[in-house]
Amino acid sequence: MNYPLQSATSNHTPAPVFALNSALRSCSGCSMHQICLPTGLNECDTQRLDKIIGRRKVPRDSFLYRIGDPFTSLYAVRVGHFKSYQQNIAGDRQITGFPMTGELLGMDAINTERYQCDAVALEDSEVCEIPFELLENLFAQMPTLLHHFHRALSQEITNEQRIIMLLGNMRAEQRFASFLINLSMSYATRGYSATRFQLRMTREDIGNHLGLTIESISRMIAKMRRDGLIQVRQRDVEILNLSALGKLASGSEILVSTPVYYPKQ
Amino acid sequence: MNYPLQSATSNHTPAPVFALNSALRSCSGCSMHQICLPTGLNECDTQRLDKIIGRRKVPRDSFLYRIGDPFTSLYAVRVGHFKSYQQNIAGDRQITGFPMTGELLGMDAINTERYQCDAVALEDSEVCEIPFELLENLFAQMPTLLHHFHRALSQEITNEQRIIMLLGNMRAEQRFASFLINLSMSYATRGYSATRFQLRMTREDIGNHLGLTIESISRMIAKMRRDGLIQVRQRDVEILNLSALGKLASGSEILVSTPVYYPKQ
DNA sequence: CGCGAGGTTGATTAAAGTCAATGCATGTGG
DNA sequence: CCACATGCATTGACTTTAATCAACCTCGCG
Repeated sequence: MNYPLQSATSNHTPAPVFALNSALRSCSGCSMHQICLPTGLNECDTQRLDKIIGRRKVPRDSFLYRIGDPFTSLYAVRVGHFKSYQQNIAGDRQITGFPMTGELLGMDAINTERYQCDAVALEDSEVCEIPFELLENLFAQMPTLLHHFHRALSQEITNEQRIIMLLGNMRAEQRFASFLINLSMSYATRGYSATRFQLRMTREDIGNHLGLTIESISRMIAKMRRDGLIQVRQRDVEILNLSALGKLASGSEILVSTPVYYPKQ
Repeated sequence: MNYPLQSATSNHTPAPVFALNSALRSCSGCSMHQICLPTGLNECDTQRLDKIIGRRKVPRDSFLYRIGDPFTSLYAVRVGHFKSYQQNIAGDRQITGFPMTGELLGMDAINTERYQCDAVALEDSEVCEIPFELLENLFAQMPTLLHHFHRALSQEITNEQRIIMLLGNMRAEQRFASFLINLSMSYATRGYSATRFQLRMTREDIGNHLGLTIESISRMIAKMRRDGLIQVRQRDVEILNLSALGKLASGSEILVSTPVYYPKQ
């Protein structure tokens, strides 16, 4: 299902492939170099960082870590998608995000030294494991790394503020539009299409994340499809009118479905 | 502005009054020493930190900083209460928190180097201004400070995750109960009563923060008062049944008002 | 003493939730 | 290869929750 950067695909020329592999498995060779932790580091510093990092596969539906596990490492997503959720005593869950390639997981555990969330792979995935103590040791000698780490933490804060805004202020339609726009931008940043992508999560996950039910998500999809904003087939999404969707998300335009044009079948 | 010498306290003539003042204005003498940034630092390091910190008064209803202002400093609340909110293009606001004594503001600005929120004083307040560049310079030599800074950032992340949980999963009554419990714990941590305190914000601010209207807040207060959980007079709150309120907040007990016992006056 | 901001209360409405039936793709075993 | 089970998704009917609208109260203050 998932090809960890061409590696498995070229079995018939062993030696060069191995070289390619090791390059690809290092920070220097990673396509997320410009998004991930090594951003801004020179080659030498990148290699020093690289030395403390381990790689780990996380099969679909398995946990990267669980709430309450002792904190040892941060993780950067190399390949794949995750969901990260909290849970209360009653067992209710709230998905706080869907981390994807280049994103850092586990920052919420630094304070208490226990992970505060469950992190589950939505598909067969791969992460870079960054032992936090070793990372801290590097900070004293690598101010650029430290500064970028602070930016990553800060960005996590603003990401969550965005979700708070969404949950506190927006109606269902806006929420779902924001969600799509946000995915669109994330994929664009990573060099993928901004208008065509696959949802890696179920409708239920989306609903949970947006504070809505699965039925509401279904209805929002139906409505936006009727209005010609998106085209959806299963988990394949195509955004047909990105700017209209963006306006919807930002709340500057309330879209009213005109059922006249779309009589019930 | 800055009085780093604690040794001045060893005087026992008229000077002591002044010395006491200056001690109070320094990190060493600050009552928030155990909660704020200097946590865990020895006297010498505390003084080094102290040297880069300035103090600033923020009158009620005035801005500490505004969305879009260039980021230069973090702020620690010394005295008073603030509200911190985001705003979208349409002008809708979402209060993300009510920082109080010992809390750090402005961490969301590190990434973009622009503040992402407005921060407004809810009463006449005072902050410690921590120029971020100077703080970064200290990190290389003060790993304890750095580690504690990371904990502060991490805690900010978990605080916000708690709000996301609240907004995404809880009904009005739970939200308001959580809000009260959270205030209660914050005050307890700071050595104040866990069951009697003053709300520093309007009902409208509370409603906005909790994703509810002012009317809903009013009704929740009325209901909890009827149920004997709290006593409220204007902004004075007394929690009469902390454990029941806690259960409500955690969702493990759905409280049903029995209007039979409380006929309309 | 009257004004105004902030707060409460009641009646009604709108939005999203719940419940229930149905559809559709995938995978498995006969 | 079909039949059927399963998990996920859609759609419709109805209910619940909190929002909206509107009236009124209360307290502090000029």
